[in-house]
Amino acid sequence: MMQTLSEQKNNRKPRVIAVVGPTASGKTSYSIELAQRIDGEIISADSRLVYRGFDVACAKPSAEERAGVPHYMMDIVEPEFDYTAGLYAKDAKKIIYDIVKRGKTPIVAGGTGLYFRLLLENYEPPKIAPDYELREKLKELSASDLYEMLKEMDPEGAETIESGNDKKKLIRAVEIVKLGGKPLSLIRGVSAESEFDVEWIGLNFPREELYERINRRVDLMLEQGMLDETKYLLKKHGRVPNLVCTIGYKEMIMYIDGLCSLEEALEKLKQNSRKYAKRQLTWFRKNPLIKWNTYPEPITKKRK
RNA sequence: GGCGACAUGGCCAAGUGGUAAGGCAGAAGCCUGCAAAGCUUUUAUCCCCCAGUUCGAAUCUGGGUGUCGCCU
Repeated sequence: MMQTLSEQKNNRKPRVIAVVGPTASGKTSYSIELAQRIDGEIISADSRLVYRGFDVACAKPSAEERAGVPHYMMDIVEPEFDYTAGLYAKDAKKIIYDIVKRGKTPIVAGGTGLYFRLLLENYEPPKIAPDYELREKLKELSASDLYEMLKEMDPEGAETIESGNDKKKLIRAVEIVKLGGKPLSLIRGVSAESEFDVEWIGLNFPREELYERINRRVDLMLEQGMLDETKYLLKKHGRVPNLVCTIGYKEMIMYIDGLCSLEEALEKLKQNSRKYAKRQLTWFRKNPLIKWNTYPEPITKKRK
C-alpha cells in the first residue's frame, strides 16, 4: 500500500518492501524492475543463495540479470559452512539500515519463510546458537525419548510442538533449554511489532500455471548447465549436507550415482519443486499483510 | 479363429465369502538459528458390466465387454 508523503514523514520506521512467493513465481525479475523504478537495492531472503557456487540450480540471478541493481545476501559463504536463519536476520538487518542511510529503498525478496519471519516480522528468536556436538548426541535418542526429555525441562513447550515425531524440532527445543535459553513455551506466539514499516507484496500464479512454470524452469536449468554445475560442486566440496540436501543438486546426484535415468531425475526434481512451492505457500498465506498479485504484471513491458 | 491370464480411487497395488491394507501423485496445515530441511492431517457409499447363489460377494457361478500373452 502506498503511503502519502505526510504519512511517510511522520513514520520513523525504515520502510522496506518485501517481495515473497513460491519458487518460479517471478520474484527475481519483479524485484529488479521494482528496484530500477524506485531506486531500490535488493536483499535476498533465500537460504540457498547465500552459498557460493549455488547458481543455476538455485536460479541465482546472473550479473547481467541484476542489471546494475545491488544485490545482498548472496554468495556470502562456502557450502561447507552452515549458515543459519539467526545469522541471516542479524546480517540482513545491518544491510537494511545501511541502505536506508544512503537514501535508497531496501527490497527484501525471496522464498524462505523463516528468514522473513525473523527479519521483518520481528519474532524474538532464542539467542542460542546451534551446538552441533550436543545435536549429534541428541540425534541418537528416539523421538519419544526426546519428547520425554523436553517434557521434563519445558512441559508447556513440549505441548506446542505439533508432532512428537519431529526430531529436528525436539532437538532444537531441548538444545535451547540446555544452553540456558528461554524455553520455547515462553516465546512461542510472542512477536513484537516489527521495527520496520513493511510493504508486503506476494507473487503467485494459479496452481496449474505455477507448476508449468516450475517444469519449464527445470528444463531450462538443465540447458544452462545444472548437471555440470553439480559435478563441479561435488568435486570442489564433496558431499557436504548443504549440497546434497538442496533441490536440484539432490536429484542430479541421484542420476550421477546411477540410481536413475536423467529423465527420472528431472521428473523427481520437478515434483520436489512442486512440493516445496506448496510449503512456501502455506507459510506466506498465513501472513495477512501480504498483498497478493496473482498474475504478476510486468512493471515495464519487457520481460523475458 | 483357438487356448490362457488379468480386470480394485489419477497411478502402482493388497485383499479369495463378512462389510475396501499400503505406497506414490494430489490437497490442507505446522514451523521462533540445519528451513530448498523436518513434521502432521487427508483422499474409493465402493472393487469393468449384467444376471445368479448366499443372511451376507470385490471375493463363488454363468454370460458380456476390455486388456495382455501364447497358438494356428
